[in-house]
Amino acid sequence: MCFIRFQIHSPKVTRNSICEALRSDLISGKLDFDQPIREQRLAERFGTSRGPVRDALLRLTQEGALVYEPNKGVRVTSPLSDEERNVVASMRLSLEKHCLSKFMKNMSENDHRELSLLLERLISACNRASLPEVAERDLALHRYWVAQASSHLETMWLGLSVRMIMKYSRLAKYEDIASEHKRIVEAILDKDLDKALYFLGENVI
Amino acid sequence: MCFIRFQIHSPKVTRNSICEALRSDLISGKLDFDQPIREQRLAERFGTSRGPVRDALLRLTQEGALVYEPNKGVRVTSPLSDEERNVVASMRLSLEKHCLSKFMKNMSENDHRELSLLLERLISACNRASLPEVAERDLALHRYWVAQASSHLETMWLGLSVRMIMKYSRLAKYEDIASEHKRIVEAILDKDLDKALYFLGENVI
DNA sequence: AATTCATAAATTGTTAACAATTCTGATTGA
DNA sequence: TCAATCAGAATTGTTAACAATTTATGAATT
Repeated sequence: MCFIRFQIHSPKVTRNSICEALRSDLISGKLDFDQPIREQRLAERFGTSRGPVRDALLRLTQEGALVYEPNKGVRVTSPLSDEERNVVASMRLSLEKHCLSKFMKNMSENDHRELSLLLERLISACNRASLPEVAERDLALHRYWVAQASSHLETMWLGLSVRMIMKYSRLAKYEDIASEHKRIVEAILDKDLDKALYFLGENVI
Repeated sequence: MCFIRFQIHSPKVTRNSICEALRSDLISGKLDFDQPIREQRLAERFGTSRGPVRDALLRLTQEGALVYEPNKGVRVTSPLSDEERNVVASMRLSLEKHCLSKFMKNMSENDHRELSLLLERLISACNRASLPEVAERDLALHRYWVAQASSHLETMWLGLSVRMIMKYSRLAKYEDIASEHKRIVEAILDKDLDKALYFLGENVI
């Protein structure tokens, strides 16, 4: 229908797509900590006015990926301390465990395919040792079962995870990431809840 | 209905003050679930254009207090399920316990005075059985030790707490709230960490 | 050289106008 | 009666211009 044609011919640049693109830059470490983000520059990059850009920046600020100072704009947030990171990690883990349990209770055939696909993409990025893609696809995989379990919780999860991965992604080991996620997804597809939760706990540190 | 007029007392109405005022309305239950929020109406209420209003709405959406649908604006978010609420509560508790521990390690004389003041205000609101004020001052008290411990974590805490209190505030018992917080603050002022954490755990359900 | 100060440039903040979309309610036709 | 349709009203989305603020520049002064 026209939905498909619409997306192919003129993909609409909304504040949401700007937000996703910027978040991708942030989690893949393309931007330095404390680096200021200029609105006009982004408006030109995305071919819009500053309005939608401001919306996206405000949203990422609320997620904690950017920091806002009145009349000075936003800059990339400084990294979490080890202490803070531990707290956030344990929150994220309990949230994700709950979502994964709920998700596994009513999984469809389509979910199987989606998970396999997302895992495949992550492993492929690991093999190519492409940090930006690895960070993004790592999150995309986890996000899948969170989003399926509860859209309410998805928002909260996003804020926690983006902050965590902004630090983690700078010192990642690709082989570990690939194998850890392979174990998790295999347990999920086997419908082995305990094993899935255990491997998840090993991964989210 | 009587709304606070910011323009009289402080000349500058920022997107932040709009956000605070709206959040106050939300946590005190002045607005029904699923009720749509209109930009123009708010712009008139605060004496600004729609721009800053949109900023505030976007921020509250990110906090989870409002829900956004493209081309349809925002509405008050539907309440968390009991299941979701339990997960969020446990996340909030672990976050707050960490912050309280850290806060108590280096508390100043000024902190003593602030806590006493915040507690006094909460109890006073409980005595007057004023739901909007109780909900707001309950959060303000908890927010104090979170904010003192880590500005990074304050943002995350806010999202969790606002969502929780939007449900809780609709079935509150004033005497319980007052006595529970009195115990917590007394333990803090006594520098009794274990007791403070225990009472906090009793309170944040 | 260092400091102060005024000015200009860059950037963010706000606004109103306009465009695009959704909602509403009456009309039409079967 | 009911559903489909269509204009208009209401609302959200976007833009460009302008205002306010911060930052950079450089001359003047000590």
